[in-house]
Amino acid sequence: MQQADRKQKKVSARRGAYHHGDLRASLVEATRQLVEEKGPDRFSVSDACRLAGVSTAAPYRHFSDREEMLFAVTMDGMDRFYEVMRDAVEGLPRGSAEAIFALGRAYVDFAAAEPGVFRLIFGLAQRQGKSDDVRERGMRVYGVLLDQVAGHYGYDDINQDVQARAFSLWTFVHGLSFLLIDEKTSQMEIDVNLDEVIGTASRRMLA
Amino acid sequence: MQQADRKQKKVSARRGAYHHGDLRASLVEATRQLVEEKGPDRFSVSDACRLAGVSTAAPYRHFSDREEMLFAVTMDGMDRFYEVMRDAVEGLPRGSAEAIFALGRAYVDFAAAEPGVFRLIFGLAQRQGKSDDVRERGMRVYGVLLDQVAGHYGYDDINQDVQARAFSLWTFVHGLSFLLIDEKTSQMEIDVNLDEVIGTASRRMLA
DNA sequence: TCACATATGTTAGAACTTCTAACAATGGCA
DNA sequence: TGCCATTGTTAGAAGTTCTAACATATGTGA
Repeated sequence: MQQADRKQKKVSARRGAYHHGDLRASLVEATRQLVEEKGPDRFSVSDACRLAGVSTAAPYRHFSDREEMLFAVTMDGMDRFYEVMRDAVEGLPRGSAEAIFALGRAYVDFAAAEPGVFRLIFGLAQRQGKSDDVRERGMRVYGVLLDQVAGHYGYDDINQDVQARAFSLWTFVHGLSFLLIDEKTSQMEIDVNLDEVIGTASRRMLA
Repeated sequence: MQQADRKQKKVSARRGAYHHGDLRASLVEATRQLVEEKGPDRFSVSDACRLAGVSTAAPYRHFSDREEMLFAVTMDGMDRFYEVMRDAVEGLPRGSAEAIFALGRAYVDFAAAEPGVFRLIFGLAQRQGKSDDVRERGMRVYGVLLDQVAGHYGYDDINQDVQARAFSLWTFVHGLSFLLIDEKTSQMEIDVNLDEVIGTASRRMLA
């Protein structure tokens, strides 16, 4: 757990202290909270300052600009995203249909649980996308899927076929995630049974 | 074609005239242009005004706020999106694998050609998503797919199975579109042959 | 232990936003 | 022709990001 005190409303601040304790962490957490509340584009530095209880100039001791605050939340989000994916397959036989289904389900669940961060990971990274931090973390997450798909066919390496099938699976759960969090499904009055949709799709992709 | 003069740089303005001609249309076009250039979140009313050559207060005679300007672009975009989808299957046998492939390809192509508008359609609509304008247009686009999938199995109505398969196809091309425009594919060094990816997936979904 | 350099807060303010109010020009219609 | 609704303008309020100049803790070496 990297975010030990996720639940706290007011972020730790030794009351009355001129210096804050760990303002950087507090601001990251405030930013994350606001990104979920209002969406990544509606997030404002001032709001984060109000939440953390500091002046609007304070963040600039820790971040070069607004973008970098969002970036910090994105990196933290990608780390947690990885943990979620890794945990999803833990204990399941490598390459089993079960494991691959669990990955898909975990992907969509993460998006649904943290749509703001999810959007940040896939949208904002556009901005900072060339950074190695992003690429590395992305690879780490995708690696979990690649490994499972390879395992499914009894391969130990990532060959052409594995890549194609893994990418198809990714594409599918990615689209599903966005349609859900953008509320297109409810808008179009499509009722989605996640287990069924993901199960069917992954079976077909792997066949 | 609803956007007759897409290519013009400076939007029509009878030079020297106090009144502008059709400022509303000019602003919509300026907004669309800027949304593509900078992304929907970075778009600013002031920029649009500069582009259209009017004062920053002028838009408020035609739109209630910034959001409504983006909304206008979104609605126009959805109309064009529909036309693109409709045109994609024109001349192809209803329900043929060819037609369904063409739909998928047109979907992704639209996203790639107008990522800003595409994002607007699926992201912003969040904000104005409950509006009937959005829902109607959405249904109209989705209807094209539903009809083709129904045709594929020789149905005339949209039954459970058709819905499930159509939704799977949608999900897939939707995810593919976002991964492409968010540059995740290049970032992860995945090279994508669109025809192959879409072809394989749609074959599997329909099987 | 003190003294001061560095880290990390603050306030003030510049430059930019969105949006409103009050004013002005235009053009269509009675 | 003259009036007035429409659609522009300028001025400015309130809020934004970010910088500069100032202030206060903190911790390290003398």
